[in-house]
Amino acid sequence: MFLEQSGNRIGFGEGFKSMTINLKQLSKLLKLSPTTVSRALADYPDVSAKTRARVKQMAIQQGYQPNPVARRLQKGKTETIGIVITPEQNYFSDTFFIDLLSGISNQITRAGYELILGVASDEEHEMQSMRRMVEGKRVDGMILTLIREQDPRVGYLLDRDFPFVLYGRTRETRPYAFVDMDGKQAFEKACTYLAGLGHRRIALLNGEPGFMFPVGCREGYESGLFLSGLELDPDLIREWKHKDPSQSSYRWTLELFKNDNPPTAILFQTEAVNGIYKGLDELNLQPGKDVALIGYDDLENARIHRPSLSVLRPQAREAGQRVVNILMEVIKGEDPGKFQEIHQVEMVIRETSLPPS
Amino acid sequence: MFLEQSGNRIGFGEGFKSMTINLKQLSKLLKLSPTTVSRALADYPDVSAKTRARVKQMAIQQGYQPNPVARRLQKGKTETIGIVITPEQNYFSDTFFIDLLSGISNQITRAGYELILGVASDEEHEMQSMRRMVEGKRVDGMILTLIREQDPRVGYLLDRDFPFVLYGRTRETRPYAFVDMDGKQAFEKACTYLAGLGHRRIALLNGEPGFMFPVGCREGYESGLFLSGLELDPDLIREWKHKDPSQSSYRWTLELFKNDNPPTAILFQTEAVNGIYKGLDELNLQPGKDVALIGYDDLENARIHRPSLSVLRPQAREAGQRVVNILMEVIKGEDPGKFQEIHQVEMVIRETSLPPS
DNA sequence: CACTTTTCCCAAAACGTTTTGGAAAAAGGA
DNA sequence: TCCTTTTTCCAAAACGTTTTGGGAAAAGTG
Repeated sequence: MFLEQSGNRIGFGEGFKSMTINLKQLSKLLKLSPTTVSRALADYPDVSAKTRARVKQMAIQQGYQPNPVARRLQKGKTETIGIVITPEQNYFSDTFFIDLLSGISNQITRAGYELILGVASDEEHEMQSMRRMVEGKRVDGMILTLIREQDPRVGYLLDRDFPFVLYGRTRETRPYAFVDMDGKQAFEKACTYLAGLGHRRIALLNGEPGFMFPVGCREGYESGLFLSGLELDPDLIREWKHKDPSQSSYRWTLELFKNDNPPTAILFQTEAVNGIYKGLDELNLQPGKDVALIGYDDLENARIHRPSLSVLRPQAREAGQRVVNILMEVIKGEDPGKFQEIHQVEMVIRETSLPPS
Repeated sequence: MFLEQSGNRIGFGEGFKSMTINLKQLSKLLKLSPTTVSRALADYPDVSAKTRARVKQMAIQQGYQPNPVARRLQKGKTETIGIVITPEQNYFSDTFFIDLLSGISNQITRAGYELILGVASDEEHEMQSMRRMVEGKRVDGMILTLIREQDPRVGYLLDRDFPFVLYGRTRETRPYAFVDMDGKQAFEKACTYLAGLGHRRIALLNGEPGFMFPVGCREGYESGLFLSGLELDPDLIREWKHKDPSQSSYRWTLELFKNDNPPTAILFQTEAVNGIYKGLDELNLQPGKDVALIGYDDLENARIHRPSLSVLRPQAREAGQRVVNILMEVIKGEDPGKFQEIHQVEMVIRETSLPPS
């Protein structure tokens, strides 16, 4: 008995390599049962303060950490959250998504959970990767981003009552949890701001159709025009593609100014900024001076370009944290319909939002 | 007995919600022992072809998937690989890292493993996140990127004999596994190419000191100069910061041309392209025409800028796959020293690599 | 003092697999 | 036919936790 104990402490010449102590060994060291040790560490009230302290101290001294795999089996939870990203859609373009992911990751770690990542090349693999996580019992909940108007993932998860939270929204009548940015309010604000400066011809270079976010942007744009007493001109609306935001927005910019009565301002998602600046440059138009610009998302490109871009800035990190907190509630069994958050977006005025010349 | 079986099939009014069958239930359905079913599915030779077929068919029909948590506990492996990213260092700037991650993720999935992601804000949290994975027994192996010349992570992992593979290299005498891009060869090739075009003043706008990759870039640059019979001029070498590649490279570009004898060509990492173009623009210098440019990494910015940037293009996806394959071998117990790969980098000539005017 | 309640601890079961170490049945060899 | 070998299956143990359901000792109560 004494021998067995010291065996654990001293090891076998191999050094401290895998100095990983488990519950049974720890309890033997303490001359307690594994039950008591486990309960002491979990702060159960039915273990005396004295032994609890003794147990905790020994646990720290021995560097004991419960084996997460064993705990998960017993608890019947994976303590894991899944997310699938689709780089082809230029999702990682810049700081926005990383901020979101950063908020998500930190909050997940704080909860003692793990974040597992799938990388999918397209919509089909996206679904496949998610199914592997869900049906393979690899996660307790899913986080979805880059939501489409009709998103099969949402139906899939609702059908099997699997916990999830959307960053964004979709067209779905059944209740589900989401955190979304108020794109409508943001574009409305930007639009009325520009109109207030005197702009009468304001264009919208919107995101790819089929996705949900551009829908809100357009609503806000139209509402902003209306509130400012401006006409909606369909010729001033264009859409770019996720696959190649720069190229397609470059083309649309050129096209926009073929108009007899071209715009004096453009609203757009900042992913498209390179294409727009390139297009304007080619047309010998100065951003800010000849054409006012406001982008959605404060990407690095917004700050580096000259003149620097005025932007609508969503708080992605905070949103990511909320997504995780909500998901934890949903996993606990709370009604997802209770968690539907729409976050306000602030406007950062830089150099590209001047009155018309 | 019959009741118990049908109970599994039909469920309890709740619908098919969590129609997750486990090994015991499956074996009952087949009137076989769990042992045999498990072994049949794992293609052990001691189960007859006939029953194996029967088992497999039933498993598919019932949608059986072994519970990964239980399997991990029994196997003593987490079937999980860890990676920590540090967005502050502008790592996600563009396609490069995503390609790498994509290759890693796909290969990990293929092996039936999971990829868990940590997001750290700085060096300290990076280490902390890794320790949580390693000491918390949450992963079987680690993948390290963005390697420093003196990288404490490598020493840490070597000390405890924990499996890992670097994407990159570090200064460490003990053998370890890595996959690295041949930055030296790449910059040497680019440098001799420019010299071959007639450029005599070639500048290097290098990555942040302290990291390993710029070391190879500089070696290749110096070697390229030497091979072309050119002098090394320390005034033509600058370094930008990860935190803000555009801003710092913008400043360095301006400074570079204050030189009495300014460069006619610049070699750099493509992260810095925005700053360089902005600087050149301010100096009224045309990229490609007045100054030849070659960047390392084929980011989106390289293609969208006008004129389009000639680049050195590493095959990040392939590298990611190799990293995973190697890590699997190391986890199996193979000697890490056997796996040290240096991948060649191709050069893509676009519009910015013309002879001096 | 006898009885009840509270405090503190623990043995055994459970989570869902895979592996170990046979054992029964079938096939082959003389 | 009898013995040996091969084929095919399975009961039990193990992985490292947490939870269940007490039980003994200590403390309170009359």
